[in-house]
Amino acid sequence: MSSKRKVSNPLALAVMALLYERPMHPYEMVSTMRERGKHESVRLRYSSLYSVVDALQREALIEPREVVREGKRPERTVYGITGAGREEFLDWLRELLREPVKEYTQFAAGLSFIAGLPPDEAAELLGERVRLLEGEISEMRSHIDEVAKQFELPRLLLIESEHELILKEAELEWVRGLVREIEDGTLEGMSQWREIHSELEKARAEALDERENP
Amino acid sequence: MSSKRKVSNPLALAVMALLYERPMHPYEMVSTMRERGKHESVRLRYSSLYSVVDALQREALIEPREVVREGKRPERTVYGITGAGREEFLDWLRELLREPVKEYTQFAAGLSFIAGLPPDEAAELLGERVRLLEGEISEMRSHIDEVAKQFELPRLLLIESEHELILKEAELEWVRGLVREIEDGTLEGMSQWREIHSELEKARAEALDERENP
DNA sequence: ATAGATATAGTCGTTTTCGACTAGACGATC
DNA sequence: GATCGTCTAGTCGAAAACGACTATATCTAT
Repeated sequence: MSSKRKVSNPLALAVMALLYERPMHPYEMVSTMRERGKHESVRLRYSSLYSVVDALQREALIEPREVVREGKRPERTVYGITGAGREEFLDWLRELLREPVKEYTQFAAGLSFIAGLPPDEAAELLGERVRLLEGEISEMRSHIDEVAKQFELPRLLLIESEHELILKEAELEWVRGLVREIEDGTLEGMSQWREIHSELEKARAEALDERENP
Repeated sequence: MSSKRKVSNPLALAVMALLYERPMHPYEMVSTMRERGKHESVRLRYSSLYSVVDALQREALIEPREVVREGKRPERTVYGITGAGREEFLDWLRELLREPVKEYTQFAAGLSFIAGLPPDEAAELLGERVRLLEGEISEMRSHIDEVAKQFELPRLLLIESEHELILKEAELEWVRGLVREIEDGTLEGMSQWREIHSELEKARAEALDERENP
């Protein structure tokens, strides 16, 4: 069912989705995605787009329809989706909605080694994260409201932003709790954590002392 | 503050974290990460590890300490962290804990184009996702309990799994709600969504009809 | 005693991905 | 009419990441 995709960059899914509606040239794909806010959910870089388009064409999932030229602007190739492309798009979409995929986040990497910092500093940094997350969340909220009202987009077309929002909110709540537990010392493992770092500090102080009084 | 890292793969953070404790050779890094479950939060491939180690050495964040050989096994280079490496590790760690980073998930990409499937099918796929998520969550829970009891690891050292768990739970709750709203038709935009697909179906039926009765 | 499985310890070539750069068109502004 | 910034529309080379593959050692069950 979920055999390896020949073109696996999610941007390829977006390209096929757009061409499913109507033929376009690459630059138009970019502007359309931007208009609809899809660049918030699918990483979009020109350099990746052109190579993804090439790869899709190589696999015969899309095909060039015509080459147009306006004035002295560079030529633009208009692409359309093929039958195989439609199938691949739907199959991929089904897989993405159905099967959870393990993702590695930057924050999880940081959390994995949090014990490398002294607890007080960690709590402070996480406290700052709480503030930053609060800001991002309220910005996202007003952004969603704005877009929904201004362009009369139904919730359905902004569903991925809602998903992102609830994940951020869940993280916020969790980090708040974590900070509290570090601050009041109820997190399991706190004593060892403090000990390690106070010993490190003592060692540093002694080393400094020795250098000053040899 | 958050200037571009010379080596940006989170695996490099893990390598520095390990060498912060004591010198090791690459293969030992892998086994240590596996033992501690860090391969669940930091993507770990041999092929990436060796190039990350090379890059770290190039940047003088780590350095070879000795080359040992046991029997006929290939030589193993033992690396240690440098002063610059310690600094880079701490600075990076601080940044990761403090600053939320925008991440692009596969599921968000799928959600972005959910309207490409008919609502009934989408609801069914998401329902299946709910079941799969439930399974993953209960597995994670028992896995955390098991590891914590068997190795007496305090919660602090499993904190990144807890983070992953609460994110999965939040997604589960949200997807459950979404399925309900699609099924009972209360999701805003449902009528257009249904219309588009019933028209597509009609068109398909007509095309088929014409081919059969030319 | 030995076949087969698992653990150890990587290498290699290809494909992806990205960041930096280019370059004309067009409108506004001084 | 020179210049400044922004929009349109990409190209290019380097770096990163991955999957597939290799090869020996050691354990284990028959």
